[in-house]
Amino acid sequence: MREEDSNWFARWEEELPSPKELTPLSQTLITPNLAIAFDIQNTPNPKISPLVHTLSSAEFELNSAELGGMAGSSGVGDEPARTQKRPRLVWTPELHKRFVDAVAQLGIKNAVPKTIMQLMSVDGLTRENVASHLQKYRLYLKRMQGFSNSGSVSGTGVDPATDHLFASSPVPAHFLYPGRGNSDHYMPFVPVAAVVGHAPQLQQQYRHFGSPPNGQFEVPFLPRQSQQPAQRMGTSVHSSSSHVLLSYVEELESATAANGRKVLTLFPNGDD
DNA sequence: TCGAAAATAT
DNA sequence: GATATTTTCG
Repeated sequence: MREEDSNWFARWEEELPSPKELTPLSQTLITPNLAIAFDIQNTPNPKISPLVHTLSSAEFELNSAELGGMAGSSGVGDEPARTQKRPRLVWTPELHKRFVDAVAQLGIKNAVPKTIMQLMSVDGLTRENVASHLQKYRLYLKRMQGFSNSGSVSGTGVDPATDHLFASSPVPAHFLYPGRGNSDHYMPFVPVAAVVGHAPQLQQQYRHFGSPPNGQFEVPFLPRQSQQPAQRMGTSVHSSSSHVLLSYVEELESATAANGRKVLTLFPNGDD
């Protein structure tokens, strides 16, 4: 709890409940290296400014160094950057939203780490990351169920300060009540099956971007070779509006940096 | 692979 | 000290 938190609290609420609602789409986490490579390290975009500020109120600097590991460039077929110490993943409201979105589409039943992860299509996200988050999210949901309430803002003490993040994203109704009959999900569209029922091994979808910094890269680094990105059928769900960058942020705060502490921070890039 | 608990880190 | 995220274990 430092100054950073203070800022967070001060603003997180402002940008949380996005009127955009849940939009199933894919985001991309770009490492600083990539960002730099693409010349998009610092998006002067006013829109994202707030968030960026929030996240790195203290100070965030793109650490291009260190990236050597993953920025191997060798690209295809390499799976080294694995045992490496991954920086702690910071679940931003945006990221969490992706998560909730995925879970919603999959339905609580099929919402397992692996599937969720795949659906999210967030480069750099690991199954464990999701699993961990899911675990916590479930607990959150249980709590919510505890006091059957509107679940919305107007609730009477429905937003424990302990669930800032989770509160940032609206919880699909079906998530809350165990009410059976329809424990599944019902969406107007989006045949998730297609997306989920493929590519058994989506392992590391790391670094290396085969596409030049030219133009735009909606879903640049995704599945490994052979796996074509989009396989949605019928109505596509791509809204292609919110890009996300994942960068390594160095903690300047702790002076006792015995080990370079890096934190993965996700911040939206582009417009939405 | 999933999920819960224990361990760490911040 | 509490919380967030990771790691370990069944």
